[in-house]
Amino acid sequence: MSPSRPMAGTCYPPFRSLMNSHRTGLPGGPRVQDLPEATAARLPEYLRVLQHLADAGHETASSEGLAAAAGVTSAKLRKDLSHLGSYGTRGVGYDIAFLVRQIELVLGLARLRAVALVGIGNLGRALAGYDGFTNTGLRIAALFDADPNRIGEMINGLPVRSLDDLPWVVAEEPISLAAITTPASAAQAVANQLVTAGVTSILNFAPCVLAVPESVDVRKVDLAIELQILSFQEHRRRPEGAR
Amino acid sequence: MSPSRPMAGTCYPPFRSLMNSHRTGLPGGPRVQDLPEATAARLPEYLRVLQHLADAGHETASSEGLAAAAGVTSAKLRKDLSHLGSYGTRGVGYDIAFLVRQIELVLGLARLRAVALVGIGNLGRALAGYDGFTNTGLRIAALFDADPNRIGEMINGLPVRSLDDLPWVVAEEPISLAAITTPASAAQAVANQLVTAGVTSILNFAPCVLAVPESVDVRKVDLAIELQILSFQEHRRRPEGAR
DNA sequence: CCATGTGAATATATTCACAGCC
DNA sequence: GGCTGTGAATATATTCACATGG
Repeated sequence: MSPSRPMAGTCYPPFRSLMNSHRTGLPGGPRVQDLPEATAARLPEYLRVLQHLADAGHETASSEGLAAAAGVTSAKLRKDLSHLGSYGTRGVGYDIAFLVRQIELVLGLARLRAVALVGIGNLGRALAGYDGFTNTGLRIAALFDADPNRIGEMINGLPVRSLDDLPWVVAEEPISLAAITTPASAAQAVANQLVTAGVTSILNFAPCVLAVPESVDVRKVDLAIELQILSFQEHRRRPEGAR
Repeated sequence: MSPSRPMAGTCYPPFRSLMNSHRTGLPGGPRVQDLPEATAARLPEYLRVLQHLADAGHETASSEGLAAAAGVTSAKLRKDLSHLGSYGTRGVGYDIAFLVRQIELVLGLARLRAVALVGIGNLGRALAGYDGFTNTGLRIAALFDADPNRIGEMINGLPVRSLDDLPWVVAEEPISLAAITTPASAAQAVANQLVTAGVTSILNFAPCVLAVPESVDVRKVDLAIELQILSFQEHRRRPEGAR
């Protein structure tokens, strides 16, 4: 929640500096560089679960309990967390507040990150007003649209801006992440503008493949494809299922 | 597009019956049961690319070309398609129309599948009016919401219905897939109602883990988590990136 | 020739099972 | 006694490189 330094939570002083430095040498934090992809993708869910537990007043949790709440097996959760360092206590479990801080650090969310949103249709509005961003370390910082009729409209206290404003807004905030929620036909042009403005990570909701420079990271979420994958799994389980 | 039987396209007679039956015995289609998960997850993207090419008048495509358009390597694409059967022609490429049909069959989309949508906020509206559903084999068939003020509202030609109507609508269409776009606080209750009504596959957009019976398949899409994963990748590439 | 299809090699991920430590 | 941390075993996925066949 409050963005501040690692600051060695509660009663875990810097003995990590020695325990964990066998691979890093850096006393500052966990090994972000060689964290398995699959593990990294699960950390946000763990983070959410941990924050819920913290809000509910819990101070510690077992791998069994966390795993159940996050919908994974306890072995998987333990291995995932072990990649961050040995932060649990055998016979007891994990210190919730401390783990939250560590995961935030690894995900790069220790300081609030500004996100731009391009394409203020229904999906853009959904993201702009999304209730699930609390405590995520993310903040929707600017809204953009190409349609002159939408420019100036206020959504959740933020004005919809022209794409012409993109360069200076991105530089000013500064913004490194953006989500594209335009129709597919506009997505590539928007991506080009984002890249030019200096955005280095893009979440693409438009149903198309984007071409970007090597240095830019694109992640895709395609609502229709998710349903099609679900359809496949349904079809596999119940081959007659089509009717 | 038109739903019909495998029917041995163009010039590919049933020699698949022998070539491919070493594991199946069924001459009807490709091996849906033991298709790798990762491959299945990519088929929808291939399908979209193939349909675009077909619309553009192409009849055949190489693995190289398809792969570039789908954003994967050609080796991966070839291995993926090989799991469906040997449908390419060496020295030439793949028959687009035939491949489209095969992928639709495998994904269970040969006949249009009806989808229910629960929670008609911004995200629900975005899905209801989504332009990316054309040619996906999916059809948003019913909208539900708990808010009495929304019930009766027409969206894209469909009325928003009370959740009380869920059982009979699900039975009548019939509907096996549903997407939950409610706030997290309502999601589990909605999931329970869906399961009771007979829905067997759920796409959950609410930021929470759902508990459902073994027989029900849940797939999760979490907008905040996707951005957090992106944040991690950004943080890994540019450790100073937080500012 | 040319592009598919595929075994073999490698890389990544998950699961198991238990040693180690509180 | 109980729960973490982790090597070893397994499973899954990707990449390589080339034999195969139109």
